Amino acid sequence: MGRGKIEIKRIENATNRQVTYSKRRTGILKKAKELTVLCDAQVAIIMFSATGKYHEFCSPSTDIKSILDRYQQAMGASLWTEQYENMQRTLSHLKEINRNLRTEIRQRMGEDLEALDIEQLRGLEQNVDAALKEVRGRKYHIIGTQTDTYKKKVKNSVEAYKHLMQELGMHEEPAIGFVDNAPGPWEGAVSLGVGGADMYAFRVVPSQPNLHGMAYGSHDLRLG
Amino acid sequence: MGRGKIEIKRIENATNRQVTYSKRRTGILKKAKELTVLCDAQVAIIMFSATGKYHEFCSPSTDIKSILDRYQQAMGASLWTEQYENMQRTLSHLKEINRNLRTEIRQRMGEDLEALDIEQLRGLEQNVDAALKEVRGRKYHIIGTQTDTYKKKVKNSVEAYKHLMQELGMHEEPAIGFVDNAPGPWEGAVSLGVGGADMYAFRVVPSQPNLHGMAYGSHDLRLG
DNA sequence: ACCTATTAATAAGA
DNA sequence: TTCTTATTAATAGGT
Repeated sequence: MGRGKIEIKRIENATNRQVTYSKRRTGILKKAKELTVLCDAQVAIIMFSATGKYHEFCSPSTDIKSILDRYQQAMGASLWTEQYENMQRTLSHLKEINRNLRTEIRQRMGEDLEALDIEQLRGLEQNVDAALKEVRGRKYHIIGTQTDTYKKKVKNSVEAYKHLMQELGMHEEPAIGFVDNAPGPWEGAVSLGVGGADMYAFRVVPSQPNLHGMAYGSHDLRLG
Repeated sequence: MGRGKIEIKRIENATNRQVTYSKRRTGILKKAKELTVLCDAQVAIIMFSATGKYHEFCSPSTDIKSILDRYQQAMGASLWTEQYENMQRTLSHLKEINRNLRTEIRQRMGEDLEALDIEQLRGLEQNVDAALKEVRGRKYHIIGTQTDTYKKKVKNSVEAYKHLMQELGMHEEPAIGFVDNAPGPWEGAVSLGVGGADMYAFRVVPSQPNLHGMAYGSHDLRLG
C-alpha cells in the first residue's frame, strides 16, 4: 500500500527504516486504539525502535501494570513469579531461622525447656554454666581495669595536691573529696571501696537485657 | 476499508464485535510482525478481548519478559519495583534481626563480650545465672520423674517376680538383671543408682548444642 | 472461513 | 517531521 509494493524484510537504508518505523508505528497505535474502542478490548503495546526509542500504547481506563497482572494470571503466573518465589523462599527461610534463634535464646534464658530431652538439657546446662563463668570473668576483668585506672587517677591527684601544697609551703593532707568525680556506671562500686567477688552483686539490674527486643513485623507481601 | 465506512465506536452487536475483533487483531499482529522485520524493532503486544480471550505478540528472538524488563529500565523502573523494594526492606530487616539474635546468643555463650559495658555485663551475668538455675531445676525435675518411674517399674517387676515365684512355689530373690532394659539417655545415671546433685555431672556432653546451626545463606536476589 | 467492494494505510517523493 | 498521492493492504458486510 504505497507507490510500489515492498518486500517484508529489513530495510537497509537507515533513514528509510526510521521513517517507515515512524509511520507504521503510528498506524499500529491507531489500529490498536480502534480495536479497543470498537471491540471493547484491552490492549497493551510496548515498542522499541532499532535506535532504542520507546513508545507504548495502552487501552484507556487501565494501565500497563494492570494488563501485565492480568497477563500473568492468564498465563499461569510466570513473569516475575520466579524471582518473587525465590525471595519468598528466602524470607521464609530467614523467618524460620529467626524463630529457631529465638527459641534458643529463650532456652538459654531458662524458658520453654519442656521441649528438651535430658540429653539436651545436660548440654544446655553445661553450656550456660561455661558462659556464666566467661561473663563473670569478663566483668571482673573490666572492673579490675577500671579500679586500676581509678587508683592511678587518685594517686596522681594526690601527688599533684602534695606538690601544690609544697609549692605553697603548706603540709596538710589532701581532702577526701579531691578526686575525679566524673560520673560512670561503676561509680557506686568503686566509691564503696570494698574488694572481693561479692562486691559486684549489690547492683541489681531489674530490667531484662533487651538485646533481642526488636519487633518482628512480617510485612504483608503479596503478588499482584 | 470495507463495504462502507464504520464509525469508530463500540460495536453493539456482539457477534459483529467478536468477528471484528478477530479480524482486526490478526491485522494488528501482522502489522506488528512486519514492523519488527522491516524496522528491526522490538514489539510486545498483549491483548484481551471483551470475552477475556488472550492473545500476545512478541518480536522474534526475544520474549515478553525481556521487553518488559527493558520497558522498566526505560521508564525509570516502576512496575514491580514497589513490591520488590518492599520485600528487599523486609529481607534487610530480617537479616538485621537475625544478626542481633546471633550476637545475643554468642554473648549468652560468653563470647564477644568486649562490646558490652559493665552495666550490660551485670545484667547478662544475672540473667545467665538465673537461666542456669532454671535449667538445672528442670533437669532435676525430669531426672526425678524418670527415677520415680524407674523405681515404680522395678517395684512392679519385683512384685511380678515374687508373685511368679510364689505361683511356682519358689522363694528366691529376683535377679539383678531382671529390670526394664529399654534404652534411654538416662540409662547410665539410673543404673548407677546413686542420689544427690552430683550424680548428674558425670556425663560430659562434648558437642556444642547445635541449636542455632542453620546455615545463613543470603541467596542472590536481584531485579531484572 | 471465504469474497470483494470499498476504505485505510502507506511508500516514495517533496 | 509533515504533506501529497498513487498504490497496495485491510477489512465490513455478505455468503
